[in-house]
Amino acid sequence: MGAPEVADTSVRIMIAAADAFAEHGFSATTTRDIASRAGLSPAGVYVHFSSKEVLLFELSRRGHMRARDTLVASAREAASPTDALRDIIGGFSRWHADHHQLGRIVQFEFRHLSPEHRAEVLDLRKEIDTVVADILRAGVEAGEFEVDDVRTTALALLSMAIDVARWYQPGLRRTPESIERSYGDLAVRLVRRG
Amino acid sequence: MGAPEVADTSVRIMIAAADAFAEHGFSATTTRDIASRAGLSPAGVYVHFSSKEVLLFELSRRGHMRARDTLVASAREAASPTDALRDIIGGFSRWHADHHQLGRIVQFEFRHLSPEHRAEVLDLRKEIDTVVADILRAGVEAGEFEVDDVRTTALALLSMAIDVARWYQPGLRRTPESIERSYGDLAVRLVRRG
DNA sequence: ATCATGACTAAGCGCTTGCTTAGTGTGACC
DNA sequence: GGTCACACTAAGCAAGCGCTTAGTCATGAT
Repeated sequence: MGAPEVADTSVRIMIAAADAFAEHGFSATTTRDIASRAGLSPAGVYVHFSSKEVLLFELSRRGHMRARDTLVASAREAASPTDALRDIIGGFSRWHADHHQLGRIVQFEFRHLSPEHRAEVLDLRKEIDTVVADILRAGVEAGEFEVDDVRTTALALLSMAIDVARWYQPGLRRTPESIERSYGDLAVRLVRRG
Repeated sequence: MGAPEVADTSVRIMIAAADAFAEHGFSATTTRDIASRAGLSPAGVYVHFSSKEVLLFELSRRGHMRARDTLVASAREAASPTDALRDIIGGFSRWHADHHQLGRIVQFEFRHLSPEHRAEVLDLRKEIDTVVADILRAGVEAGEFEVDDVRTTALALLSMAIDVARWYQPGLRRTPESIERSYGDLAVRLVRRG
C-alpha cells in the first residue's frame, strides 16, 4: 500500500504508519512494524517522531486539515447554496472513500490521542461542522432549503459522509465517483423545501 | 459503569469487558483489567471464555442480535411505510445513543474478530440492511416514497444512525429522546416525494 | 466419611512491547 | 585533513502482555 519510494524519510514513516494503523489499528500496531515498512531499524523512527502517539497526532492533524481545505474550496466555488451543499457533501463523501484508510484512523483512533492533541483535533472538527452549518443557513435564508434544526441536520449530513470510511473498500460495487454523485444528491433531498 | 453486583459470573465478565473495550479499545484492553473489573483474578476469566477475542465476539453477536430484534419489532408494529421508517431509524439512532458503548465496540472493533466470527457478524448486519431496504421498497410501491437507489439510501440512513455511537456521550445537549425524534424525521424527509 | 466436580487463585512462562543507549558511517564546512 | 552535525543501526532494558499450570476450597452426591 505504501508508496514504494519516497525521498523524505519523515514522509515515508508517516505513510508506513498510516498503512499499519489502517490495517491493525493504533494499539495493535508495533513501532517495529512501522519501522520495517519504512525500511528503517526500530530506533530510526525516533529520530523523526518522539513517540507512536505523536505519529498518530501528526496523521490526524494533516488528515483533518486536508479534508477541511477540500471542503472550504468547493464551498467557495459554488454558485448557490444548493450547488455548494451538493458539492461539499458529495466531495466530502468521496474524500472518505478515496482516503478511507486515513479517514478510519482519524475517526476511530481519536481516543488514543493525548488530551492536548485531542483538543487540537477537536478544533479542526468544529471548523468543518461550521462550514456545513453556514451553507445550510445560507440556503434557508435564500429560500432554497427548509431545515428544522441546522446543527442537527449538519451533523447528520457529516455522519453520512464520514461513515463512508467505515464501510468503503476498493473493488466494491460503489466507486468513489458514484458515491460522490449519490451522496451529493441525497444531501440536497434532505434539505429541499417540502 | 459496570453494574455493581451481578450474580452470574459470565455476565459480570461481559459487562466488565464491554466497559474496558469501550474505554480503551480492544487491543489496548488487558485481560487483567477485565478480570479486576469483574472482581476476579486474571485466570478466572478463562474459566468462562477461552480468549479475549471470544469475549469480543460474544459481545458483538449479542449486540447485533439485540439491535436487529429492536428494529424488526418496530417495523412490525408500524401502520404504514412512512411510520415504519420513522420508527426504525429513530429507534435505531436512539439505540446507538443509549448503547453507545456497545455500539462503538461492535462497529469499531470489528476487524479484531477472527475470520469465522467476522463472517457470522456480517450475516447479522445483512439482516439489518434488509429490514431497512424492504421498508423503502414497500414505501415506493405504496407511493409514499420516492427513492433513486434503494440500497444506497438504506446505507446512508443506517450510516446516520450508526454514527450516533461515534459522537454521542451522556450529558450532551442532544438526548436519546431528541435524537430519536429528529433522526426519525430526517429519515422521512430523505425519501418523501418531491 | 469419602470422593468428584467445578469455580476460582497464586505464580509464572515465554514473548512482545515502546523506547533508549552507545556507537557507526557520511557528507558539509573551515 | 580535521571536525562537527546528523541520520541511522545493533543491542537491549524494564515493563507488560495473553494465557497456562498446579493447586485450593466449597459443595453436593454417594
